[in-house]
This record gives sequence, structure tokens and C-alpha cells, in this order.
Amino acid sequence: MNQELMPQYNPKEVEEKWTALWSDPSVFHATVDPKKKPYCIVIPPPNVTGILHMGHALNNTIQDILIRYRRMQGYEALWMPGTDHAGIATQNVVERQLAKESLNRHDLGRKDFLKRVWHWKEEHGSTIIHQLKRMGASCDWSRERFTMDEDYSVAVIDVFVRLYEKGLIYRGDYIINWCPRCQTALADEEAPHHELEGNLYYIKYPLKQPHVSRSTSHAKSKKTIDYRLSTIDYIVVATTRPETMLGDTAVAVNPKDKRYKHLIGSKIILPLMEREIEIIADDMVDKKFGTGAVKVTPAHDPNDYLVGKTHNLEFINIMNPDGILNALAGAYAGMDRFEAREAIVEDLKERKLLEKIEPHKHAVGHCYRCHTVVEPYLSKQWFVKMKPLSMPALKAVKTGEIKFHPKRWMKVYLNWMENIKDWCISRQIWWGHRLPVWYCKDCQKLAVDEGVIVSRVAPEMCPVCGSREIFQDEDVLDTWFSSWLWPFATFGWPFTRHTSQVTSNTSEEKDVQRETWNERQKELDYFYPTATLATAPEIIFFWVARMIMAGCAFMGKVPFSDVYLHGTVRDGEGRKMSKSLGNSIDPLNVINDYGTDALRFSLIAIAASGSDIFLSKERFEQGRNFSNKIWNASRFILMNLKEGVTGESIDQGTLKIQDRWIISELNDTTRRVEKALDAFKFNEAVNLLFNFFWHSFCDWYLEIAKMTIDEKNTQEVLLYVLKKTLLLLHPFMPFITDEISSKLPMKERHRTIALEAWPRYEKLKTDKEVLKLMSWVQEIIFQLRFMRHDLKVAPTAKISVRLWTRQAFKEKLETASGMIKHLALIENLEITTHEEVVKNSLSALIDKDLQVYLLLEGLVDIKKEKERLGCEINELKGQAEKKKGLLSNKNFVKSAPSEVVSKEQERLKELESMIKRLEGVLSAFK
RNA sequence: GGGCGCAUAGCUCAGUUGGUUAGAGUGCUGCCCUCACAUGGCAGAGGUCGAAGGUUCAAGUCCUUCUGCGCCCACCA
Repeated sequence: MNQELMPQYNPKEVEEKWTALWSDPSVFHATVDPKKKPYCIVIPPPNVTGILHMGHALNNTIQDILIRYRRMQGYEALWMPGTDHAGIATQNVVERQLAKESLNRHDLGRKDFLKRVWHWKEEHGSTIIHQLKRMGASCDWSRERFTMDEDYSVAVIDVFVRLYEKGLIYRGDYIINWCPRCQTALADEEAPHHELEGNLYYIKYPLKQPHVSRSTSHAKSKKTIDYRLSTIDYIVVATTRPETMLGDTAVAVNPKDKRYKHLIGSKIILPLMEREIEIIADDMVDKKFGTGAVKVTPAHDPNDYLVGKTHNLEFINIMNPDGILNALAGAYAGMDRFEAREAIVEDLKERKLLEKIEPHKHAVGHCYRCHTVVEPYLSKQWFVKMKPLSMPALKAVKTGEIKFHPKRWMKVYLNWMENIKDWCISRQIWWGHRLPVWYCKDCQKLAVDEGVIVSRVAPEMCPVCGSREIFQDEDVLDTWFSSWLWPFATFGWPFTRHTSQVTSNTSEEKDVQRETWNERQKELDYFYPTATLATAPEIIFFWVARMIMAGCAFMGKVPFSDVYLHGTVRDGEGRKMSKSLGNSIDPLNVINDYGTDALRFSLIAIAASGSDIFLSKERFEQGRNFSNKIWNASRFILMNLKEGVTGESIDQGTLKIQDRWIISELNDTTRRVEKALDAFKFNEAVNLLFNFFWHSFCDWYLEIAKMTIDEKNTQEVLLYVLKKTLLLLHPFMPFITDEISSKLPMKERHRTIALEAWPRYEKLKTDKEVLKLMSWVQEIIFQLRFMRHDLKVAPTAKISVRLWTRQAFKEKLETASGMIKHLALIENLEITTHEEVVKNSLSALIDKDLQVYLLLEGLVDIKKEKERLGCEINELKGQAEKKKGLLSNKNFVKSAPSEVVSKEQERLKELESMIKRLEGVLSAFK
């Protein structure tokens, strides 16, 4: 069936059609064009494992609005698409798949496992890209990148080596966040703290006293220590993780704490392990917390680690990487950490060493990928020294070179940047960029930390001793260590390769390669720094901050000038939408039920600048209804068009009031939409367009236009306004606007409206006369509709109306009389300047120069009308009194701007004039 | 513990640098299938702008305090 005849818009077909066209890589391909200004956005690369959720939908709608807007404005607009290899997440997906076959990655081995991941990527990795296309994302699809692309990987390795050579990358044993499930180290940002209801366990640690001696007689049958406990015989420590006591190597107290001062240096017998440890003094201990005595577990707590370093304590690691206690945990070896906790508590109770248990809320780190409680774990990892990198990144934001929208996020950024910690970048997984680090076995024999080789290419031998006994580090790099290069590595940076990395060997091939790199360098120079980065606030630390540091460090220039942070999408109850909560609204379902334009429109209309978005499915009905409105208004215009009407040849000479009014409104809307978009106020822009299209254009202009729909010039104006409005709406609702536009007569057209020019705002003087007249028309219509309603006059019944105005306006008002008659279904309309008042009528005073009478012989309830008039007069008198009060206030007249004062004076005059007139009306009834 | 945000119509939220009578969507009530659209049209009801102070000629808007939510950060075990 012909779409043009369908009274209901059917998005499915339409969207499929345009998705196909826009996916053609040539359509939105951007290149270096010195004649145009560049405008570039790099997409926050979704995970290859990603499936489109509302957050993506919002994020990408915003970017698409920006890029389509700038493209139409004549910028060379590039939206760089791509995906992120998402190390842990992707590895988890494939491991889950393996688990179904009762396999784990070690069964396959590294090489085969990676083959498997690549295979998974080839099969499923483009899901999210297809979904972005379905959203209408106008990316340059010829440039799709992946963080594990060969070229991209060169950049990642290059950056590692550069930083290492500058001394900004180091390796060492530190307490890091360890996820026992994923079995890898995590950066601090990857282990967010969540509050848990836990316990604070108060444990008695017996002091080694002369009378607490080894009782040799029971040596084999019972525990070897004779705990004769009295108040002075033990010290109580409080802990939330009793299982770590197995690795305790000291108890610490504050040196100023009088309670324990005399015990500093005393020995303790660590219960359960029967190890002798010492009481030490350290300022870090808070006297007020718990008992003021702290167990020190240097291998399992970041604070204790520092204490251990300063006091030269032993580091006892009691746990395997999977969270199972090891041989150093004595009797508890083989138990899971939480299982051990319970067992230890029981054992302590049994030995009467547990003084008490208090409920205690505390924040515990969780793996951001699998939500397992992370373990502070001592291990050898690679780190980036961040302080030197943070300096230029701080400056760039402080000086305003990079602006955050909304501004408040700047503080969050600065605070993090000022307190930056070193970045743990090694991960004990297989999927990712393997560290470009090798170790020489022979050198390591001499010293453990010797024999480290960092190189862009795999070395054949140890450069120090020439040994061929070298092996590569098993670890891969944090995924963010690749994505922080996204704004420039996607252009092919660094455009060079170490000779042995170059696969092409003939000189001809090398020339081609060099030429390609030259081209890409030019592109980078043209598009970098990019313009706007749009993302969610959660990503500030992970990505935004690090991109700024990387841009400053490797490009010498910030990566973007504006950061737009949109809200988090939440459900009706304010919870973050997530799969695990089952509260998410699937954008694909919304697309299916209401259409992509509806999804985009509603999402943007709801999302005020940067505030969180509370969603329920009904919210998308507004978008659907609006799509339908646009569809039908267009359909109406289209079905009335005569041959030869283009919307491009309006006869300026014969424009009517309504024509001039709608053109002026359109012009004004254009200006305001631009202003809103330039300020990242997307909801404002979309609401302006909604109001203009629905209320000004459809409710008023279209209804008036029906009167003269056969006239060519009316059709010209209709088509003109429609075309311009479709252009304005296009960034927000790309599908329906492209579809309708393709059906409209055009002198010339591109293959998509996306390539047409943005409407130009004309700096005309606003036609005040026209605006005033149209607002009078509207007021008259409102009043007459209300009166009809009030008197229960059928909406279709013809009425007689008299309008009173002053001589100065009579002529103008007469030019609008046709419109008024048409809109209010008036049979007889009389415009008079005589002061006489009409008795048998309902009247309404619109302002001091205009009164409308609905003439209804015998129908008027005189008593009621007198009452109503009285009320109205009182109301106006009240207002006038207030104004008089205000104007007699000397301070107001003195301090307020003269504009405001004269405005108030004018209003008072108007009120007084209206009161006078109404009193005249009232007296006519007497 | 530190920082940030929010509180406006039944619900979800707008409200720009302080300036007449505070808006939208949705829901509700009433009337209309009028030949673009019932995913529609018309009209209506509904707000002491969280509380208390303060600044000002003027406060939803600025300041202080309080209350209630929400978020982020943080090594009190």
C-alpha cells in the first residue's frame, strides 16, 4: 500500500530503508577539506560484548544530534565509530561459553583460547554496531576501529615503551585490588566501594608473659599455649576480616595512646597460628576506633602493607589467587576466604578469644565486571606513574581549554586529578594487548629484578647478556590503557613502525605504506583536537581524564574542547537500569513498538542538561504521537499541493498576516534552537521544535491555511515551512524527516536530507504588528470557544460576533476578519469603533483596545453575567491597586531599571482603562 | 568522613543573567470520530515553588540553617 495514504505513520519500513542508505560508508565519509571547518566526535567505543541499552541510546542520540547539526551547518563532520575489546568482559563471555563445554581457558591454552575469542568477536562482535546503525547513528562507517586492530595495537605498545623509557612505567610488589573470580588485578577505579553490613570482631591476642609458658606436657594432645587470661594478659584488636589474622605479623597501637604505651615492644602469641608477633607503634593508628589496637597484616591490607614496609615486618600471603587459603594458613588451608572467616570465628569462640561481635557497616571494593568482593592482594604488577601526566591535564581544564557541561563535573575531575594515584595496568588475563616485556632467564639468575627487556618488537636475545633464554610477560594491559589513546590512535597514530614490525618488505609496498601514513597524518592534523566528547559521568575517571592526559602527553594537545556529560538512565524508582535488576527497558523494544525517532525524541525531551533520566515506557508515547503528527501534517500538505509548487518561490508581495506570522515564528524558532544546541541544551531545542510544529504550525497555521488551501502562495508557504522544519527536526528525528523530505517536491536534492543545509536564521526585524494582530486573533478565538462551552452552544453552530476596537486598529483587524470568522465559525462578524455597549451578549475584554461580544439574543443570563463582570472588575482593581502600591514605592522607582518601571506604569494605565470599560459594560445592564 | 546533586501541578520534569498573572508532557473532568491526524481536536480543574530565616524596591531564582531523598569519592582496621 502507498505510505502516502496511510493515516498512521509506520516507522518500521521507513527506518529499514534509511538505515540501509546511511550505513553505506560513502554517505557520511568525512575527509580533509581545507575549505570547511572540521567537527569531529569520537564515539565512546562500546564493548564488543555490548548490547544496546538505554544508556547507549541516549549517548549516541546526543552525539548524532551534534554531528548531524554541524554537518548540516557546513562543517566537515566526522563521527569516528568503533568498539573496545573490553578485556575482562569479553574474556568472561568466552569463558562462560567454554564452561558449558566443561572446559576452562587453561584446557585450551593461551593460543587456542585467543583464537576462540577472536572467533567470538568475528561472530558476535558487530551486534552493537548494527544496533547503532539501527539507532540512526551517522558515523563514518568506513573508519570503524577496534582497539585490538593491528594498527591500533602498534599505538598501544608504542605508548607503553615511550612511558617506560621516560621512567613513567615501573613494576613492583604492591597491594592491589584482586578479583578472585576473574583472577586478575584491577585498577582502583575498577573496584568501586559499596557499603556492606558486616561485623566488627573483637579478638583477644594473648600477651607473651613469663607465666604464659609452653606447657610441654600437653604438647601433642592439646593446643600448646596455656592461655591464662586476665585483663592484663591480652590485647584486644578489632577487625572486619578475621580470616586475615592468619597473616598477621604485628599488632600496632598509636604511640601516644596511654593505654598501650607500656606494651610497645611486647610480644604476643598470635592465636590459631601460635606465632610470636610484636606490638609496634605507628601514627596511622586511630586511638578512637575499635580498641585502639590494630592487627597488622602486611600482605592483605594496603595500610598494613605500608606499616609493614616502615617496620620491616614479614609479609605473609595466606591466599591463593582464587581466594582459597594456602599452606601458610595452617589448619585453614584449602578453605575459601569466607568459609575460613566463619571457621576462625567459631574456633576463636571456642577458645574464648572472641570478646564480642558488633554489627558494622563498611565500604568494600567490588569487581566492576563480576561484582565479586575484591581482595587487597600483594602481587607484582606494572604501574604508570601518574603525577607527571596529570599536570598538563589539570592545567587544560583549569584554564578552560577543555570545558565540562554541566560545569559541576569539572570539580569532580579536578579533585580526582589532584589526588591521582598510580595506575595498575597489568591484568592477569589473556584477552588484550600483551605487555611488550620480556625477561632474560640468565640475567634473572643473578638478581630477581634484572633481565627486564621492554621492546616494541619481540627480541631474539637478551640485549645485555645475549642469552636466548628469554620469555614474554604473561600479562596483558588494562583495556583503558588502549582506549585512552582513542582520539588519535583511531587515525593511525603514530604512523610509524619499527622495521621488524613492518610486514610489507618490498620498497614499493613501503612507499604505499608511507603514503598512507602521510594521508592519515594529514587527517589527524585536520580533525584533532576533536570537538565534543559525550559520555556518562561514571566514565570521567576511567576514560575522560585519561584521554586528556594521553592527548597532552603524546599529541601535545588536548583531545577535545568540550565534554558533555549526560545523566544516568534510571527506572521509575530511581534505580540504575541494569540487567541484573531486571528493570531495564530495552531500547530495541521501544524501537519496535514506537519507532527509533520516537525513542530518540522522548529520550532527549526528558533529558534536561545532565540530570538523571527516569524512564517508563509510557514516556515514549509522546515521541510516537509526535512522529504521527508530523506524518499527518505532511500528508495533508502533500495531498493539497498543486503542480509546480516547490516551497522555494513564495510571492513575498501577497503574503497574508498568518503567512508572515508563521514565517516569523519559524525564523525565531530557528534562532532559539541553534542557541540551545550550541549550549548543549538538547531538551530545550527539542521542546522548541515540538511546540513550534504542533502548536504554532499545526494548531494555528494549518487550520487557517485550510481557508485558502487552493491558493498557490498558501501552498508555497506551507511547503516552505514544512521543509525548513523538517531540516530543523532532522538531527533529532532523522528517519521520518528524511522519509517525508524525499516525498516533497524539490528543485535539487541530495540522497539524504542529512546532507542538506541547515536553515539560515534571518536577522529580520520582528514584525511586531503581525505578532500583535495574531495574538489578538488567538485571544478572540480562545474567548469565543470558552463562551460557546460555557453556554453549551454546539461547536458547529454558527454564531454572531461583534468586535470593538479603537479607530487606530480597525483597519488592521479587518484584514484578519476572514481568519477569525473561519476559526470561530462565525456567521456575522462586525467590527466597530463605537463606544456603545451591547446588552444581549457575553463579552470579554481582551485588552484596553479590544473587546469581543458573542451576540446571543435572549440567551444570556443577565444576573450571572453581571456577577461575572463584577468579579472581573474586582480582580482588575486588585491588580491595579498592587501596581499603584508598587509605583508609589519611592525605592522601587529609584532602584529598578527604568524599563521595568515604565512597563509597570503602562500596565497600570491599561488596567485602569480596562476597568473603566468593564464598568461601562456593567452599567449597560442596569 | 569529604564532595556533589535533587525537592515546583496527582505523576515525570522545564523554568536562562532575580522583574507583571510560574510552564510542558502525562494523568484527570467535560464536549467533539469537524473531509491531515482519536497516536486526534476543543475547553477545564489542579501549585502557600520542601521548612525557617536573611539579602533586595522585587526571590521559584541569590545567601544561611534545617528536613527528606539520591549519587560520587575515601586505607578508621
